Amino acid sequence: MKRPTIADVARRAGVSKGAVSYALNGQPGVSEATRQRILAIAAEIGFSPSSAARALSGATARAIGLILARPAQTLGIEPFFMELISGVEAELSARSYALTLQVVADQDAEIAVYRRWWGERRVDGVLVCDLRTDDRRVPVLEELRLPAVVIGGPSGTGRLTSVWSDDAAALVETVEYLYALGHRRIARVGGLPDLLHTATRTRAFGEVCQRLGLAEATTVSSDYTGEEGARATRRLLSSRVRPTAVIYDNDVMAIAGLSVAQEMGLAVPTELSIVAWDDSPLCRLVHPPLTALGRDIPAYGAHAARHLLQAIEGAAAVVVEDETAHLTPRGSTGPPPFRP
Amino acid sequence: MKRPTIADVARRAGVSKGAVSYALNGQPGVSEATRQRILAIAAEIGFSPSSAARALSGATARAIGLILARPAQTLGIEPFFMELISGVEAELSARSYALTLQVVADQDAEIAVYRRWWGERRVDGVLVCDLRTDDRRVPVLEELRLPAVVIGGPSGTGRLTSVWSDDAAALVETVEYLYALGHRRIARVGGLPDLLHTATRTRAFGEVCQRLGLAEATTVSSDYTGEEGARATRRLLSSRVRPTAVIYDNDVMAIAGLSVAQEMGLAVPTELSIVAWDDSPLCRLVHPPLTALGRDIPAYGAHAARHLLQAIEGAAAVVVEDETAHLTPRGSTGPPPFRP
DNA sequence: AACATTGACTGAACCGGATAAGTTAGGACC
DNA sequence: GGTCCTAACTTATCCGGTTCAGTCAATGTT
Repeated sequence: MKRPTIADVARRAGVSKGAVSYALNGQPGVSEATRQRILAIAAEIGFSPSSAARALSGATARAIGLILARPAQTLGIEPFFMELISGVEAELSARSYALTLQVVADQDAEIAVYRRWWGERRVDGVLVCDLRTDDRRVPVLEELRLPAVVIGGPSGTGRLTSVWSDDAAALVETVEYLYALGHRRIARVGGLPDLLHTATRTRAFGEVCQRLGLAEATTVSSDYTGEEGARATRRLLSSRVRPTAVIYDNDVMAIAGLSVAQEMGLAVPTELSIVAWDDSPLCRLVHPPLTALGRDIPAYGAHAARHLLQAIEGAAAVVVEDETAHLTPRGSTGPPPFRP
Repeated sequence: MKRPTIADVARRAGVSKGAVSYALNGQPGVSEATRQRILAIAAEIGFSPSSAARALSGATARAIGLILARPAQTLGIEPFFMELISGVEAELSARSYALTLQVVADQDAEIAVYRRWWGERRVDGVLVCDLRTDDRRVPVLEELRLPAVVIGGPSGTGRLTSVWSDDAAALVETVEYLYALGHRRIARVGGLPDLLHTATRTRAFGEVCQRLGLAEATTVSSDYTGEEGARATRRLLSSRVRPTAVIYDNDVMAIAGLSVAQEMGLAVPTELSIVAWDDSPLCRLVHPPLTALGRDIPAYGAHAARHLLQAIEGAAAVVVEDETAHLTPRGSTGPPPFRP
């Protein structure tokens, strides 16, 4: 089966290629009657303009890029990225933009792919995930002048557009909630330490604990995997004065932590309260269901995609604050034991 | 910053565009000395050939497509797709192929996207997931002559290449394992009924149960979500003669089922055994850890991608059998109670 | 020494769109 | 009735690669 080209449409309509191009792109230069005739013929023979030809003659590639630099293991189990992607897709497919996805090993590989994509003109812009403290990708994207939206921030995003969520506020809300329940020894199992939002949460945790006069704000770093979450939990619960509540930086680690607590004979929530960050359906599947900090991740992705499309169309860089995660109390939190 | 083109390389090397093209693509027509000089210059100025220009002049787009037609909800929580994608990526990025991803609502939308991609020459081939009984996508892809690899089968894949795994054998192994433990009333919570592999498993389940002389092989259909898994489990466990073992078609439903059993006061595995299909890290996170049917999903994706690249290069269609899922017994299975 | 062959390249056509520049017909205007 | 203008096109060029058909010098062949 031969793919129809603009010349096929032109021939059947008895006009030139140029006229067809004007008609299909809503440009002036053809009468309304001719435009309708051309559109009808194009639809009839199932014509879609070659993205390559289009991209080559100066128009956009109608594609955006997204690179994930995480090991396959954590990618699979964390619902975050898939939810983000479905939100991004919702925005893109409405405008028939394509999403080009790549999974790489590290930041250097990611930067190399950005450079290659730029040279290949493969994408019109990119979404940047997992913003790091002192992120080396930002200056590269600025130098290439590749339209980009950083998912995260609000600091460290240079002159790029960013969409961020106030993690510090969400963390403060959580600690205050646990404080109100009576908890005085609260610990935290954090995510990868060089991610900016981890640093933000760690700082906020330290500050709010100090403000409330709580014991030292222990944060154990980890890598978001269940294994690390379990290990961190074991360490915390084995210490001489163990915490009465633990806040986890994702739901996978929280579930692992719950499992460890049960294994060690600690009842949840009567002897230990657990809060998960990222409220995926997983939190409702376990027993007791987990109190979690959640927000609409697909919407987050959709907003980021929308701003990227605007940046591609030439909009100036903006810093957009998205919804703050809110706490949904469930069965994993309660008052601490009187004298633990 | 201006993107370097082949003309820039040619000028600096003092040769024609054609010579540069031959040199970069490993074609004969330039001396080894000149080839090295050209390669050095291309690397120095960071030249990547425009994918659009390349695709336009007859070569491939160096991109493959993958469409997911599942609601955002199940996409996020099921590790399967993300693991598959990382495997696909591993194969693609080694050859610097791009992956174009799209999430759509249903099969019709998926077919429309295939037609559009084909017309746009946006992808050189596609990976087809979630093969259905009587799948309408297969004839369309055959008609378009768009290289494709079906992930699933082995039947119903027409003249397309397919990579499949023997689900029937895995299911039989599982039932025989439970039978050996002493179980005589085994039920199953199946996935979406119109997916081919669900039908395959259901048929195999019926056959093996009949062969072993077990009670009626009850399969409750569901949609892979935790909610449905919980509902199906409640129904099964509330029946007058309840099963002593349940096989779930994915791990998310198995975890939900475990939760329901615990909620109903049934001890796992002493009163109820649970087996999950898809052995993601989730299975090890819950308590007790789940006995699960697992296989290497990234490798599955990598194999599919490799065969797609071969199909793009003109290889004839083949039917490839991948590894069969194997059972990893953990804490969720054991002998049934004597007289339940 | 005349001629064929080969290697190393150049020049130009081509892919399929977008778009600037040119062409023509028809109507408005004085 | 000539001029000007505009709508509705057509023509030609360009984007940046690939590739085929030449060109030309060096080498081999008898």
